[in-house]
Amino acid sequence: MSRVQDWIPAIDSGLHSTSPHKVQSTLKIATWNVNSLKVRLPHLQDWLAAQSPDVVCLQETKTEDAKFCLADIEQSGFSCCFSGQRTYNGVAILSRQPATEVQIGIPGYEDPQKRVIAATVEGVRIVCIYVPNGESVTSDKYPYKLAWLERLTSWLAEELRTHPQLALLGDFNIAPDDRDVYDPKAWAGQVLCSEPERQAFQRLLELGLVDSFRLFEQPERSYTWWDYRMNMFKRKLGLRIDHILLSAPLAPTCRSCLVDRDMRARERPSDHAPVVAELAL
DNA sequence: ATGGCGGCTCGCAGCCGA
Repeated sequence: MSRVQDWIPAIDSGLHSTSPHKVQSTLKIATWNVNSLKVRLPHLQDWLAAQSPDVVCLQETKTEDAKFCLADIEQSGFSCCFSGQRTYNGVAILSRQPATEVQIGIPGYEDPQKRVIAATVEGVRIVCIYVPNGESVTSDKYPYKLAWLERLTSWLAEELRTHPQLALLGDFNIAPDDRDVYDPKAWAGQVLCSEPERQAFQRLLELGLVDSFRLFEQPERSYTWWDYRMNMFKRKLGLRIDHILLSAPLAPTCRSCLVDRDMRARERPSDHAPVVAELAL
């Protein structure tokens, strides 16, 4: 066998690089509302091993910081920063490489509900959010949701100036478009789909953020949440409310964005599925 | 019109999520 014939296929297949230029690196980022980290830890561990992401944003950990299962996460090969409380809310960022510049909450916004954590990983500003649900458009929680989204948007405008490479991941509790809803007529004007909420989502896009999921052709009826009741998952009736938004400099690096429905099909699942995007930095 | 499932709490029923 000649050396030349061995050599050429190796270059063509891209398996080896002798280029003096910097090799492109892939950053696989994800978001997942786990609906209790304690209950979903086995699912998470399996998923981390199977998917091998670089950064994972978690919501609804429902765990106070003193009881956070840090050792288990580290055993899976991740470092971690988190901000939680018992029973409700709670967010975390898992990363292969250690995170720096960790920010808990929206600066200057006193909120006992733990819904925001941000950190820098491999030069990318990662912002993990759990947007208030709102309950219904007539609930007191609805104006809280809209005010919260305004505060988030103002803060992100600043954050983008200091961190142009920014990814906003999380449970937005907003279905941005009728495509993102299994029954748009029934949901019209309802919480998660109401016009003020969709306008709030639009204002995030107006910061220059891009909905990475819609950069690609996607199957019809792509959702990220399905109600536990009435066999909604099996009937493929859900909403797309978990999102990965990318800043203008980051969006062109996005190679894929997918919903991983497998986790929702497992025994004792979270009602949300993970969303995963790959960036070629 | 209501609840339907699942997780939580010093639980044995009620709150909350979406």
